[in-house]
Amino acid sequence: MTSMRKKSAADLPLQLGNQLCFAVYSTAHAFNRVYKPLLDRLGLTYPQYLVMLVLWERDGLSVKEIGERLFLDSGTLTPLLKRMEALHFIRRTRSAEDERQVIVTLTAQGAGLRDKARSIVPPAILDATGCSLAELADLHGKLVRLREHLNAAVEG
Amino acid sequence: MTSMRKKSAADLPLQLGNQLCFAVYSTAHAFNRVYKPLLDRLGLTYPQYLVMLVLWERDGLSVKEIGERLFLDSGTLTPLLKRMEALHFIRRTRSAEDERQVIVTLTAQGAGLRDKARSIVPPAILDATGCSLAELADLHGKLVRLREHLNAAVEG
DNA sequence: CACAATTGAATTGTGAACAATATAATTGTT
DNA sequence: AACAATTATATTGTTCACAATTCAATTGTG
Repeated sequence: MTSMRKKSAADLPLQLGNQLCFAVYSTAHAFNRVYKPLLDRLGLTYPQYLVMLVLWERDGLSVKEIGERLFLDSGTLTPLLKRMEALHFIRRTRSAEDERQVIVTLTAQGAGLRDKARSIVPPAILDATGCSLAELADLHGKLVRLREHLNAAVEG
Repeated sequence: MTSMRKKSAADLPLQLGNQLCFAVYSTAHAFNRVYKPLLDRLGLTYPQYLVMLVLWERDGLSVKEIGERLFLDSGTLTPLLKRMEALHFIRRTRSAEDERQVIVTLTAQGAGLRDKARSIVPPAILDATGCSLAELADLHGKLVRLREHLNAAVEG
């Protein structure tokens, strides 16, 4: 009967990790579904929007630097950036100092999208969360700490 | 100069929604990277592992019922379940009472994987989070509430 | 200077995720 | 019973996400 285990009280804490991961996973999808109709009005997907947020903050970053900020690698970013270039939101140019690097810069259209994005997205998101600012800040801080623990665990 | 806005203090609360969403999104990826080497030893991907968790809890569910528990639709689940069937973890059979439904049942191999999964996954996850049980429970509860708000916002 | 090691992007292949559409079975209505 | 609406699954096409590999440019070392 050794393999005929029933639910035991000792399993409950162990299941918490699984449950938390699923909560994160499914909340990410829920967020995506909220963002989608908003970002459709800008012609962006959510990962593309993240790239725009990064570039609006600091233009002219390399693919590597964008990847560091978003925790994404070139296998994800290269095709994504090519699509954004085809949509005329950004330009990709080889760096003159270091020919290995590709520098990503906003086009006028991409830079101009910022104000429209700012007026559409954040208010709707804030509303959809149904959270107070204090709750949002609390959750944000705890998730960042958790993410750092997880990333550290993968390294070590 | 109307479009030459600078960072204003009023933007900070508005950016919290964006920041929270990115924290959720990037934490989901971080979790995935922690799970991957563990699930590789079981021959499962994370979404496949979620299906197994659901079936270990209650075998013989329809595709629809699995989708309700995981917030996924048939466009995602059908190919995923076909891959799991090809790996002999599950079987897919049309229901006799309602020929529209496909009932998913564990194979002996799939059912047998449970104990191995239980010994490998939860302890490693718990460790990687670096959180106390109280912190995990707190975060889990808050994320579930947030997810429900977001899902409600998409419906209405 | 030569050349091995490293770095930054790109490429290839697999597996999600989801919108939109299609198809077949079931249910509801008259 | 006929047939319109609904339901459950499957299919198609697009976009991530990432491991593994490739390739060219740069850096480090003798």
